[in-house]
Amino acid sequence: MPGAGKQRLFDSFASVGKALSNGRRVELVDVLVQGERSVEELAGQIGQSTANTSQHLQVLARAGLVVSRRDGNRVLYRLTGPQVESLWERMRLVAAEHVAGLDRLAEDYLGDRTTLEEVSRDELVRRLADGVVVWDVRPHAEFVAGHVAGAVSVPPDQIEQRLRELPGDTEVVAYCRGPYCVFADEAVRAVSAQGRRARRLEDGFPEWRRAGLPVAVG
Amino acid sequence: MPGAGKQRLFDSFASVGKALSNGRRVELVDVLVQGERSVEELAGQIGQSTANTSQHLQVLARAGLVVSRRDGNRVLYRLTGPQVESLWERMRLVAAEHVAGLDRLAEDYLGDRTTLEEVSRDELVRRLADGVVVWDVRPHAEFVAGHVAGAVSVPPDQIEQRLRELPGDTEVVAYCRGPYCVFADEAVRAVSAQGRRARRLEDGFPEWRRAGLPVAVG
DNA sequence: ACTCTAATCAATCATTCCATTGACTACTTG
DNA sequence: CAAGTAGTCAATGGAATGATTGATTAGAGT
Repeated sequence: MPGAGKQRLFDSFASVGKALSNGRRVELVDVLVQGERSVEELAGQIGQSTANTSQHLQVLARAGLVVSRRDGNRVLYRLTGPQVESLWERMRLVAAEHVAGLDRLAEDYLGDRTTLEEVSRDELVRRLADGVVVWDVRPHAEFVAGHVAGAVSVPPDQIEQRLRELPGDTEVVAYCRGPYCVFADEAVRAVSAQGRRARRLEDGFPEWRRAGLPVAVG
Repeated sequence: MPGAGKQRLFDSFASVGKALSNGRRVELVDVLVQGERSVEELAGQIGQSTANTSQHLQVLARAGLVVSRRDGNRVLYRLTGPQVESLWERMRLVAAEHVAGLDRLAEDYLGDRTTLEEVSRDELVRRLADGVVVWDVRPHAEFVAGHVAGAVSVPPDQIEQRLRELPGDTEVVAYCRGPYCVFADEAVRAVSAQGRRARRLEDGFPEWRRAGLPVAVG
């Protein structure tokens, strides 16, 4: 059987693809990019049962993409390293560029984005000095694990409340997990509906961190 | 069903992973990085039947990773873009770093590499000026599609013959498709066995081209 | 010790995957 | 147009996948 060694080697490469061949597992990776999470939290995020989520996490673990540790009676999973994050980013780019119909699915999920204004990371860096209001619209735990220096935590369910507390004519910039995260869009729409200027940061926090821009923790 | 839109979107991202979840398809991508190929050539490269190879290519095409065009009575496939190449590279890196047992499979396939000397791309750039002999140990078609400027084509089955024609005490540098390609190793071992100095270029031609180093065509 | 919570394990079953085979289609050449 | 070559299509069957369910294990609190 010539080529059997080569086949085994490439099957091994393919095991990484296999781990990322299921939508629920990809959602798990997308959440884990934001930081360590318990099985139950992850199950909630991807809308699956704990048992099912546990199985998926074990598939990811067998492929070497995540590792777990125990903390009390919870088990916390995290990505094995930054390369995994960058693999997921690359996969997302390839899908966005080449998968037929993805743009349509993204619009169904995110809504029409043509009316939403974006801010580039570079511009936000400059505006941070002027004291622009930056909203981190992710669950609070993700904000604590790391956020854009100067941002305030506004979890999705507190957007309405924070809206009323906004001072005068300040501009708001919102961001969340990444380019396909709905929370920032929702925040921008809510603020805009009040006649205030609101923009969305391009991509999300992981991209900001990866660009080496100022990050704060806690 | 809340989250159904999100699920469909992430299923779509996962379709890229699914395309790369099979070892034979990953082998196909690895060959296609070197350039356009017919179904029959590809079938030969991965050691599968034409029918099976055709099916796999269609899976890759449905995921948007490859496209085909007809040329006479052959059908030529190629990658849809450089992002696909870079996705495969990233996947290989993640696998090499995180997949348990991959190092062992690689050694089974490639043999012991501890005795093989490597040359970095930077060093080869400098040495090219001194007229070092560089062997492109890929099939001739891949050499024609693009090669390190100054290299000569020495397909695997011509290594022995070329060995005898080697002038005096020249040093040989060999390269092929990438870090997991056996041909360059074989060439280096064969030349070394004659008491001559021979080294392997780090990685392979795609990485050289991607680094923006001098490339020649034809 | 018992009780509760968080997670994993084990079994099930419908679905999908994939190598194989043989038939069929597209194009070229004589 | 007949013959040959290169690919694709369609059907098959064994193996793997993944959501569900219920049982089991690890640790915390009482």
